[in-house]
Amino acid sequence: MADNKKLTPRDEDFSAWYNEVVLRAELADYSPVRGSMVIRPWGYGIWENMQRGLDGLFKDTGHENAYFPLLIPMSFIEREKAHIEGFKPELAVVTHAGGKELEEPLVIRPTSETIIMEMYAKWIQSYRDLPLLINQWANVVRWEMRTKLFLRTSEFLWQEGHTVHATSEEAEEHTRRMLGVYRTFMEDWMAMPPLTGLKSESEKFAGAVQSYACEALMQDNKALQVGTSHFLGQNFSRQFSLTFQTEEGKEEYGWNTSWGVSTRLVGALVMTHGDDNGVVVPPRLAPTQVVIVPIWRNDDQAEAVRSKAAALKARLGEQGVRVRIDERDYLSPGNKFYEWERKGVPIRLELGPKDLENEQVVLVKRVCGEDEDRKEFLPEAQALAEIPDRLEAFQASLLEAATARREANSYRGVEDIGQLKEIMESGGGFVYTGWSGDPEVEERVKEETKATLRCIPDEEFRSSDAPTKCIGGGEAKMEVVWDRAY
RNA sequence: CGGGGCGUGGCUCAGUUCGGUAGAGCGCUGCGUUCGGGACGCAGAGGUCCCCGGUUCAAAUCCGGGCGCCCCGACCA
Repeated sequence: MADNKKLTPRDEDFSAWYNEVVLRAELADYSPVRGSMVIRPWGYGIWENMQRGLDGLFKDTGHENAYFPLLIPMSFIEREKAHIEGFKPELAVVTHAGGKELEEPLVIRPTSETIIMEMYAKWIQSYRDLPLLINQWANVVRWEMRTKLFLRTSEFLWQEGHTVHATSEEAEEHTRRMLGVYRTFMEDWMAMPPLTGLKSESEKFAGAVQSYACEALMQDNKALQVGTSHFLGQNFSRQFSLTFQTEEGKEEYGWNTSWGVSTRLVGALVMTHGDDNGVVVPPRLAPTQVVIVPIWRNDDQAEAVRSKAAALKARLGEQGVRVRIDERDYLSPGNKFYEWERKGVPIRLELGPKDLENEQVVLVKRVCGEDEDRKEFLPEAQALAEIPDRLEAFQASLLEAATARREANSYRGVEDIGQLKEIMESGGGFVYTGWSGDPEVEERVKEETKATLRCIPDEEFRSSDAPTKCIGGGEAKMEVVWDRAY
């Protein structure tokens, strides 16, 4: 569909830009039900590629996929106390079915710990059954008060991994391992470098002993939690009598982890790489990596250009490149250029009569460095040979740019709340400070600056000089990172 | 749930102050000419003016009530 208006520039209204770009790049659309959305083919194609990448990493770390039911007995959710406290306000509940009121209401899963533990308890008897490493791809429902496409909708798609281990140490190690898997995926596939670390007590998952998170810095300098990995201890095992017999013949509760990422990642991708012309999709996730736009003046040329385009597509396909030819004859080439740029296809090949004559193609990159030309005239053979490498380079440059942006908007050595507040009010970013560990300080900072404690960063992110002063006064016990968040 | 904005062809909106034949641009359909950065001509289709009630000879417009959406704040992958 032709769509010839410019997007609202990011620096004018980031939120408006985001909404427009999601709708007009045809990633998603609003559904008739408030707070839920339709994921359109271009957006779903990106999600499918994310699934492919993540699923491979899960399999590589020993997991299998399974599927657990959408409906969960209310009593299950209520069993773990902190868990129900955390989720009660956002539950959607089925009370009627088959024309009758149900004896026990059924919750539409907000997450599946409870139903999964119920089943695991049946399946696990011995330490020989452990570890149990299962993932599921599913939809979940959390009734949200305020929603935003991809970032927070009442229903969303995600994966949730649920594991059981024989020891606390092993489960903790697994929690950390999966956090690392997420980080790898985000960097290698999404070209999005997250900050990783431990959540504070107030920010952790309802029912967890410890939560770890990936926090990504969006272009408006707000933080977005893009993935979580939880060490659940024995909290759920106790409530669901998930026990196993140890090597020594003793009965013990299983040690659990759970971890998830969701279609929120698509929103994160948009806000990480998008520009005023639209979305920018990293090649590894792009449903179409190269779009060929044929150009002609008459039927003879059309025929020649078409067959050349098909040949190029076949040759690139052999090299594993995902190519699409835009053959629509009711749109001008210029119109197609704008559309595919808005959708974020990494490379465009323009192919017209002049190119056939010169055995060349016009290669246009979706984005490029300031010192390069976006548009290049390349001999056909060279283009064919180089495109896989060009895609790799494109992927790498996105990660590099995103990492540079994150670092440029990270502030270390901040010592007091006033300074933090100033940074928040002048645009925000990741702010590193010392913290005593006192929740009262965390609360005060939140009230005064609207920034929340994003995480206690992992070692590789910590400042070379560990802060000595707590942001709320007194001595620092650890370094933490603050930002306003989605 | 508070504050703000808005509901009129598919989209963006004008028209509402001061009641009187429902409009524009874009998009869409057909035909023709076009096609290297958002093409053009001609012809055409398309509307319970968010809903319900009231006032009136007459309501998109006035009055009452409701609903929905978007943006900003309290909760959240």
